[in-house]
Amino acid sequence: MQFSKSTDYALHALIHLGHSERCNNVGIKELSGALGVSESYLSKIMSKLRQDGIVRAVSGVNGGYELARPADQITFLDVIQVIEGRQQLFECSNSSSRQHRLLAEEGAAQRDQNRPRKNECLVEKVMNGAEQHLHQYLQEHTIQSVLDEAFKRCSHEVNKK
Amino acid sequence: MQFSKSTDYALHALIHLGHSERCNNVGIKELSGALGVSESYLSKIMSKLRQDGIVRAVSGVNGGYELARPADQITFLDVIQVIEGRQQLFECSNSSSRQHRLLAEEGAAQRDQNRPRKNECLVEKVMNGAEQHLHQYLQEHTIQSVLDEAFKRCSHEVNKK
DNA sequence: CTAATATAGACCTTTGTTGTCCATAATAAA
DNA sequence: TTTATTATGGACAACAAAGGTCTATATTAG
Repeated sequence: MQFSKSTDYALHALIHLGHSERCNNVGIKELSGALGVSESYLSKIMSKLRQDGIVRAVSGVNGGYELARPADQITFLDVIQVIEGRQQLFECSNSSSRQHRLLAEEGAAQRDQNRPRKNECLVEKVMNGAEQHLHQYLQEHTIQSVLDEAFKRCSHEVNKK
Repeated sequence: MQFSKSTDYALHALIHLGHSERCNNVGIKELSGALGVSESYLSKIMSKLRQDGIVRAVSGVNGGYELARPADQITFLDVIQVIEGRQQLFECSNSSSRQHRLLAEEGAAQRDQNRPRKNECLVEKVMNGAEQHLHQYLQEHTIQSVLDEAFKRCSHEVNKK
């Protein structure tokens, strides 16, 4: 259970774009150089980000990428979901097993309340809780928040000197 | 980014064992039947759990598995770490890239304080935070807590009838 | 001794990740 | 219009991990 390298690349690329706002578009060459990733692979990732509306891209001379919306509206969760997909963090495989059915039977009291969950097993319930917590946290962190932090560190350093 | 089926199997198996405490050991056949997983594959998983001290196993006639410690001392995190391994949730691949180095440079003020983190990049910092939150949550849920919940549901149902 | 049970290793198949390469489309500048 | 530059999409390959089977071996109760 680990985030893929692609997610790593995507996040770093977006931070680079965020940092280069106001300037022109950033080409794949520059990005590739900054991150130390091959152009061909990185361009795949950038395409995905474009398809999901995270960045805009223009072909041709002086083309390149830019953020499709302000950096404080691009959360870590957004990026991760584009790259890793939106499947659940955890799913029970054998929903028809005895074990699962035992843990999935809900009292009538709970079934009455209009909960859309149908037959969620108790293990899934815990794990879905984990997923929610994780998403919550990842939503609170944006490309901008990283840039801010970097700026703080930087100015701190300057003050020292 | 998903938990493996093995983790699913392991959690369900442990819940079965927790539920069968006081009785004799539970053999792989019974477990396999309850979970709907092949004996051979499940036994691999059980072996891992034994090696890491989550369960005890006895060979021979009437042998089988039992929890190695009380169910309220076996957390979801314990189980997940045995099965999924203990690598970090996220690691930057190109720690020597320009991007990474920029984000990793810490102000002297922070370096002075005895933090063991050496050159943690800001992306890693956010993601390590996510990991901590996740671990925190997973540590708060145990095999026992699922059993308790199941019991609650069950008695609820009985009351209704 | 025998039947039942767990263990460990070899092996295989499927799937996902990481990556390259090439043909094509779009665009700015000459 | 042509050319150089840039992004896009598809095909493909190498590799690793997950999921799963089978067999030989060790252990133990009866």
